[in-house]
Amino acid sequence: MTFQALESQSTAELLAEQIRDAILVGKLHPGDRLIEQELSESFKTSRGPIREAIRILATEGLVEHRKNRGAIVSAPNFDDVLEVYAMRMSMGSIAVTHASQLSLESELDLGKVTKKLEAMRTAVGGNANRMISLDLDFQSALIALGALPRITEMFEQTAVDIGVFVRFLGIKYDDSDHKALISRHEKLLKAIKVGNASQAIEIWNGHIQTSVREFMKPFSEVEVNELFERPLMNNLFEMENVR
Amino acid sequence: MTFQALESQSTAELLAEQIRDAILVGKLHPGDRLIEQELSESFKTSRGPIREAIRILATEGLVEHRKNRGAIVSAPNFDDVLEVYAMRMSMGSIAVTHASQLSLESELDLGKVTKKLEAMRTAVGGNANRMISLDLDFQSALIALGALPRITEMFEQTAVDIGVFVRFLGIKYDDSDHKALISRHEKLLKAIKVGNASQAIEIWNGHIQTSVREFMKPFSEVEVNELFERPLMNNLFEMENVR
DNA sequence: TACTCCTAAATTGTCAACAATCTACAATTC
DNA sequence: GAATTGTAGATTGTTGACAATTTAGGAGTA
Repeated sequence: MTFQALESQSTAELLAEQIRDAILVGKLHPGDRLIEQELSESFKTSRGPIREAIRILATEGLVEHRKNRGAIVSAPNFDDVLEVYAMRMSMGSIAVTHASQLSLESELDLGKVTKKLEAMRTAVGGNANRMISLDLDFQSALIALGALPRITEMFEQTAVDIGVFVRFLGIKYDDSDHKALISRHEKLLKAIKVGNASQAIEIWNGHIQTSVREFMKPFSEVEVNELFERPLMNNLFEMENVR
Repeated sequence: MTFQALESQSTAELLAEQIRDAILVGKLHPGDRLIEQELSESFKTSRGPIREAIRILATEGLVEHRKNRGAIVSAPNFDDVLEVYAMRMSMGSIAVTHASQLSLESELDLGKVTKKLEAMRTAVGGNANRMISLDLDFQSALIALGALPRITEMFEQTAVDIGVFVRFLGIKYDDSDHKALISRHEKLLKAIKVGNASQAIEIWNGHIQTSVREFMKPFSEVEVNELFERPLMNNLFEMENVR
């Protein structure tokens, strides 16, 4: 019998998690200052671990750190959204391709992915934000199948970004079709399993495009038209013809 | 008249730079331990800034940090090389496309890029490793034209990775054709300036492929064949047909 | 009023001491 | 001898105090 080594998190990571949640839940707003002394008092720890936690959040882009002037919660904008989706589309293509090719040689570890998908199934009809979060979890697990550490890491990273967008840009994904979403995911997983890379890419890109469309729903026609003016937006939707 | 605020680096950043150089220059080898006490003594500072520096290097992937057990210099492998080049090809395509499209609307800030290219011209015929370094500088500046902060950041990141590969995987780029390299860069810049995105992408992808071929030169035929077995390698060279 | 200079308060940066944890190796057991 | 346990030393994690820097606001000046 072997046990999983249960790598407890460091204090700094724990703190970073709490502060991250505070930002994503809206307790902390863009522009708010993170004052080490204050935080160390409310978390009942010294400033050292707090400093480290702030550095972690800074590398995640969640806060901005200015030398001798402390950190503030940073504010996302639309360009960030488009950049993040462009990256996810493109990096995701690489990852699902690689996963497809790996699947032909060896059995992939699909356990985590199917578990995430199952979680999505049971959440159909429930809270919309929860579904976004589960969807991001699924995508991270899926991309991890590609066994490309940097790209996998980038997905964790941009998932946090999307959390920020959802929070601060009023994204809802409210009336999206959860069942269609899940059946797309099922198809994608199957394509990877049988090693059909080009189909996997097609479904993946389609998923990103649907996500972008969903994210635009809460905005007025004027705002959406403005968004479509941006070069990156064209690229996101032209790419469906690629490969 | 306004001046650029010259954000002096923090002690930790300065230390990170020194340690990073020590790794890239070969004073520190993969597997070597970074002991806070030792480092703080040789740099004549306290352990606080050293700790921060190590965290910085850890997020760069240059060292691996294990809780309560300190950091060790991490070792790169061939899969890392292929992943990094795949990312640079793909993200670079997005960036040069975006730069091309921007160039149609506004004047791009080409100053930095042309300066880097000039530096490469004067270095023709000189030290090969210096040319690699200048080339990476040029590429970073070029990608920065895309004005996509996350992708730009990723390029800085992977440039460090390539430095590690050069150091520890014996890459030389010795007999590469520096003049051809530069003329390719000139064509790429011009394509961006006139807004010819598809040509820019083509040249960019070709450049990455040439880089990968160069990087394989020092290796035996057996090793190269083995490399070509890997899925990612196929993707890197299939991609030239994309778009 | 608009501008500069100055000072105090707030805040981050640095440090050295102490606590917690891990590692290596000797002692012990079977 | 091999496996286990125990212990000392090395190393990281945490803390509170002090130093350096920035910020905000008031006094003085034109």
